[in-house]
Amino acid sequence: MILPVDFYRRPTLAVARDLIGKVLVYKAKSGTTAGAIVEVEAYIGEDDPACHAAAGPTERNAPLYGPPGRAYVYLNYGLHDMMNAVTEEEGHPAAVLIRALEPLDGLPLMRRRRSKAPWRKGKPAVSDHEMCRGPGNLCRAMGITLADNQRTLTRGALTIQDRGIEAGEIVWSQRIGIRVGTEHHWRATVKGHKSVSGRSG
DNA sequence: CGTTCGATGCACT
DNA sequence: GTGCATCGAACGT
Repeated sequence: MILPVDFYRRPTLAVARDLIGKVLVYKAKSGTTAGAIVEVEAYIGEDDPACHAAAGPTERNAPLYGPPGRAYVYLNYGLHDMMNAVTEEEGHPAAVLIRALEPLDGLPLMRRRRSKAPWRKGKPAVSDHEMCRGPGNLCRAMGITLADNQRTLTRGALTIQDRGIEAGEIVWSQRIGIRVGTEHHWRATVKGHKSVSGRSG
């Protein structure tokens, strides 16, 4: 079952928690890939210094101010695409960053895409649990790019679905990889999962 | 085990 | 011109 727009039109922390165990599905021309979400981070409002809306509306962060249930994809460090699911009411900038998946469908296609990264030339094949570990890696494995920015997640090629997967034990901790706003414990992970990013898993 | 650092593109000031 | 919501290798314990 594809998650409806009302799933996203709720407080962002509730959406973040409930996205754990849901399945991100991308139906590309080259094939379908899917993975269960095991790590997310919430970015909430202009008062959150780590949120892209912290300095007010701009051209780049416009999707954050738009309707819930859409993708906000942006390029970071000039190398990595990052995918968020927009939450809350229109006009309230907030989103959930998808940080890691447990790969379920289309692993050969994921592996092919990961191997195409220039810095992986001549490197061994990517293992299953490293495939979608980290926000940049999962976008590359799934084929998610800037072209998918603002795409509706409730229908079409890119959706998030409920397949009745048990979420596992959820742990809240500090968001990682940011220089401000680290005081908030807005990162939700599946405890002990091998695909969770960061040190020591 | 830990820390440091280069690659790389673009929005923002 | 500056600074990233990263990745992975290199090098030091």
